[in-house]
Amino acid sequence: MPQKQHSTGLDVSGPDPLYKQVEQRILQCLAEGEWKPGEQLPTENQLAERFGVAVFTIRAGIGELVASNILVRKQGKGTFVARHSRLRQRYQFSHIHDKNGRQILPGRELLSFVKDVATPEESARLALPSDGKTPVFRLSMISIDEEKTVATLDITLPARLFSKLTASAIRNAQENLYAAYQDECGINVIRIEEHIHAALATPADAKALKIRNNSPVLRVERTAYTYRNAPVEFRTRIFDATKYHYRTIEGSI
Amino acid sequence: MPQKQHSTGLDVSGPDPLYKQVEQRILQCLAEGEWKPGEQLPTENQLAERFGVAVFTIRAGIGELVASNILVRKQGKGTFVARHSRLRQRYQFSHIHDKNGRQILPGRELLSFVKDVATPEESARLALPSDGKTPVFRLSMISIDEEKTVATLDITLPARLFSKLTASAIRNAQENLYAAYQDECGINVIRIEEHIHAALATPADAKALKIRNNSPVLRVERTAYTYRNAPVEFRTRIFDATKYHYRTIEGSI
DNA sequence: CAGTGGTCTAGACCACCGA
DNA sequence: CGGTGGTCTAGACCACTGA
Repeated sequence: MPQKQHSTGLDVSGPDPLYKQVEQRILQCLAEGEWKPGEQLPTENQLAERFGVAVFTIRAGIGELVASNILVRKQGKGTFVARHSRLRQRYQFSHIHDKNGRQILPGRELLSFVKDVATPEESARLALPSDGKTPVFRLSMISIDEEKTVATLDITLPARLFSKLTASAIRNAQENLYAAYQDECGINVIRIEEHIHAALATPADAKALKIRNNSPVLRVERTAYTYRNAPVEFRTRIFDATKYHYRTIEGSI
Repeated sequence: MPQKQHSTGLDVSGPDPLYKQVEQRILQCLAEGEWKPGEQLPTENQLAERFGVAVFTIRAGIGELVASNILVRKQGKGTFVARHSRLRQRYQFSHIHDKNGRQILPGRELLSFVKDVATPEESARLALPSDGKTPVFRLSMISIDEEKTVATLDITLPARLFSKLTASAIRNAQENLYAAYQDECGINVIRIEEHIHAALATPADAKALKIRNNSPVLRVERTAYTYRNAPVEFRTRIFDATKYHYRTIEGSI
């Protein structure tokens, strides 16, 4: 029966099925900060009442977001906004392995943290105005594993979004940097795109990685996105290709 | 109510939920060849009756397999075993892009097709006995895009699984090679793992790719798997790293 | 038109969690 | 113990397909 929508914005006769609309509405609430990383969402029954649909429909919508690693369900407890610092997800995005196939989960050392203006390339990558005066933070770091330098790591962040980020917060971040982004700035990285290049070590690379000039290196450029496909971070890592390689899996099961 | 299982192998009180058991049983039927690539499965109602569960449970099980790209649902038609040759999936596994960000979907030229015995490394990668006398096929090819050589491509296949594969079948394969594996040998690749290395061009690489010795190359090593995690193909591709790079996306939405 | 999968409901029982 | 999500049922109506 009509089931009168309580002006929740959901439309039974709309182009999208109800559960897709539920998904979008939840995503909207997340983007607006109604539920922050780590927080518990209302129960499925409450959401069902709020949106004027059956529990099944809520479950279908939430199910999509769980599959995307945006929400986490815990039986007997509730549904929560996913966090990067949770161990299971800590190195969700790490793909670097050594010659023995061991995954590298490096620590970090912050070398510099400065404010600057975005270059044209950075403006393009981060969807910022390319007026030559958009402020960005520039972080220069090295990745360390077993006391050895594994990679150089250079990060560019839009200063507007990360105004609360401090050097000490980064130095104190024990886990994934993305957990610090969540805790300090409320920014939730949910998707990354990586471009992997092979190149020859520049003199700067060679010095930082303690390798010879023109030896092969892997250059991994990453753009990280939050809700609604908004880019929030651009980083470049450079590895000694004689020691490390990049590994991906596709297709599941 | 008891709902008496018709000795279908499904167990309500088992450790796994029914829909997981449905998933495993369907996977088993696929591995045994009961339904071949491109074929239609029984309808959801028929499967529900066959397995003695509700349609919802069948849908949940099939849903998992659809999410894994192993089955395809077509509204109004039925559920089918996924095929690689379908355009949508044709380059499911291609990750190579040029400097302008354009995805490269190369053609192939077969240079040689010989029978040999597996090396120790190949035996390890393909889970073959390393007795030094396991027969394999070795395919040497080049990838071609717009009449230019994009990469060298060397493939090793267990001869036992691919006994029906012929050089002409490969030359005639217009689409993805994996479609030829399906059509000629009934082998369905559903997952791949890739290792991406940066290296310097060997003299052989340089000659094949028309680049200079010791210029940077990307070496992409892939192992392809079918149902039950069984490896069925090992391939190595080498690209000119000054023209091409590798691209991945992770995290969806 | 009949048959398929797609969506949705209402409700049941279970396993798990924490007080 | 009550509340949460996890599983499952029985059924309804819809959208799409192809004869």
